[in-house]
Amino acid sequence: MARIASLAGINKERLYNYFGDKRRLFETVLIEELEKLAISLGVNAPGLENIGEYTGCIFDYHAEHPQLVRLLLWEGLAEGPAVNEAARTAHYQRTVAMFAEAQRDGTLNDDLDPAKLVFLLIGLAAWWFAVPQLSRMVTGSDGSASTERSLRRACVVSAAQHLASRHP
Amino acid sequence: MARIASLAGINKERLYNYFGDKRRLFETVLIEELEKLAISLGVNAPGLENIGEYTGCIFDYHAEHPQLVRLLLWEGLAEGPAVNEAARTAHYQRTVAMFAEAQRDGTLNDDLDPAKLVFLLIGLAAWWFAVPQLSRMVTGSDGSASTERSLRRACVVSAAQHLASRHP
DNA sequence: TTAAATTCCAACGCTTTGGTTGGATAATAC
DNA sequence: GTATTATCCAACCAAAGCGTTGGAATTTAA
Repeated sequence: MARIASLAGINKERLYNYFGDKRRLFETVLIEELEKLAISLGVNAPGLENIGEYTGCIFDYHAEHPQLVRLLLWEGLAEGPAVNEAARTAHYQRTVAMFAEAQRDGTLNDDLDPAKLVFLLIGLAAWWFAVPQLSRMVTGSDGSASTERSLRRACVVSAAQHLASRHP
Repeated sequence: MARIASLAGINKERLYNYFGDKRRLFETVLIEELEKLAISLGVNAPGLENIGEYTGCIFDYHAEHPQLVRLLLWEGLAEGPAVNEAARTAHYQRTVAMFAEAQRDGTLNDDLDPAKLVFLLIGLAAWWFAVPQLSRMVTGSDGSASTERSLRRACVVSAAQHLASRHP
């Protein structure tokens, strides 16, 4: 908390006045970051008929905001309950419903259960940032170079298409 | 450290005698767990001509030993250098070479760069255990029921085939 | 049986961390 | 002007964590 306050250019007492305690600060930030991701997708992502680029947009968001994945991993490693679980579950269920609809009308292939497809696509986009040390060991590059980053993005786009595009 | 010693049924001082300090304990355990995964794959996993089942075996290992993913995530979240990076890099490079060979001889499709394919398949198998809270919110199940677990496995197997199987 | 290890236990020192408090200082409102 | 509010600063507290130490007890070796 002292370090956060210092980086924020305020002092510790302010943090506690604004957010109450560490847990609530974490919750506030995580919820806000998740909302920003959703907004960014609403603005930038195409429809599900272009599932590759849709997933590429998730990748882009994580590339520019690597904090979010760190927050999610931390939440998963911690013992306690998840932050705001009911609302987040509802949000994901709406996404799953969208995917199910797209499978029904033939926009996406229906090889995979829609919920599991959503989960896998999120993973596809986020995995690079979840284990950067592993990505470095496997690919031999740390992913900061812009060429490597766009290669990784292309690979995510292509993989998403393999998983979900119609293949008649 | 006190909790670890207690769970191990010994006392703290033993831990320090055996492993030196916390960092070296972490390194020792991570290296050992990675070796166990490699051994398990050597015993159980089929060749790359059955890439789905190969990835399914990675999934199985993680399902039975969820500690390993937690160690990897922790390593990634921490600031310091990765554990034993040179040896691990060499190991992954050998795996990548195997995949490249399988792409060359037509066992696997060559749509994706082999290193990136290896990385994605690892993610495919590990992602379910990396963010259990997310998997719960998206799928509505916590994955402990054996039916849900085998559905997830089947989904990983199928996805791996989509990504890497030959599709003439 | 005696000597040398190994292990256990409890306490200790030191640092980090989450969180609070008391009062000085600045900004804002009336 | 004064009164109120917000901010800063520094110190403080209590708990937890890493690592050590000084024996006591137990096992092993000679």
